[in-house]
Amino acid sequence: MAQTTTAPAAEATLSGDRMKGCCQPVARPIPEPQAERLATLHRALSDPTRIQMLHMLKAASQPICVCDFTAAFELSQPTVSHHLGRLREAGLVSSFRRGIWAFYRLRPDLDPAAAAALALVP
Amino acid sequence: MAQTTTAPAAEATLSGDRMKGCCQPVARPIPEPQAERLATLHRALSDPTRIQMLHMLKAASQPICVCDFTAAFELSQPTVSHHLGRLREAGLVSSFRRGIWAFYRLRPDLDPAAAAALALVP
DNA sequence: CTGTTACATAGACGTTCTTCTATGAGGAGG
DNA sequence: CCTCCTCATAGAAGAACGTCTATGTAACAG
Repeated sequence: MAQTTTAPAAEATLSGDRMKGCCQPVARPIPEPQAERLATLHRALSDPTRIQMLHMLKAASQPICVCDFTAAFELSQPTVSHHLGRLREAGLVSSFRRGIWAFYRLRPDLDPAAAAALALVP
Repeated sequence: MAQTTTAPAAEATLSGDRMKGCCQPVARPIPEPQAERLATLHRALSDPTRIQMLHMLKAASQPICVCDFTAAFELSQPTVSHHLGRLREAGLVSSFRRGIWAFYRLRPDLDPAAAAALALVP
């Protein structure tokens, strides 16, 4: 609904053979939830800081303390917390607390799409 | 600059052994231009419409006319044009005109990062 | 209990994004 | 020349995002 110039659908309002050379059949779309999931995943990776965070997590053999993240970036502590929260919302990392500290690590049970996206981070 | 609670740097203002169990060494950061490039690439894939567009392009054996995109999505023609423009800015697609029509296709000379990102689209 | 340290949350502010309507540019047909 | 069609650009409105300061919460130390 609500197109301005709906491309000639089945009606073929177009008179001549103006359509020649255009309008090939296209692939069936990806199921919407899957497309949405992919978009969400990529949005989580659409910030340089979060890319660096994932890089750190991939290189680390142990969970990383938030204090290490705040030390690594010239950003305020709430901003760092915000980015880590986004990575968690996207299902890429998980966190736990030990004493005063909070640690983050890559989720061990990544779904295939998330794992593939993570593979793009150096 | 401008941190509220700068994590204990070299100064070690911290008195006791409160730091025990925290603060492990972290990986060297990704070069900033590379992190930026990755973020830009992922931002291009951070919208369901653009995911679908790339899916169509991957499935197609020929360049796809803009009219096919406008027919495939329930969006206004300028919005479709906008999304295609974003894919082009990200270096993922190229376009050319033939007669009245504009055609888009996946760039044949994708850089490795872009190719890897595209591989995530079904 | 009081103070300190680590982290998260809330709210504000400016920027970017997605979408729309309206208009412009350029080719095709009569 | 004039009209129609296709696509791109311009501008505006509303949502989302990244960043900050200020504040709240939980755990440890004395």
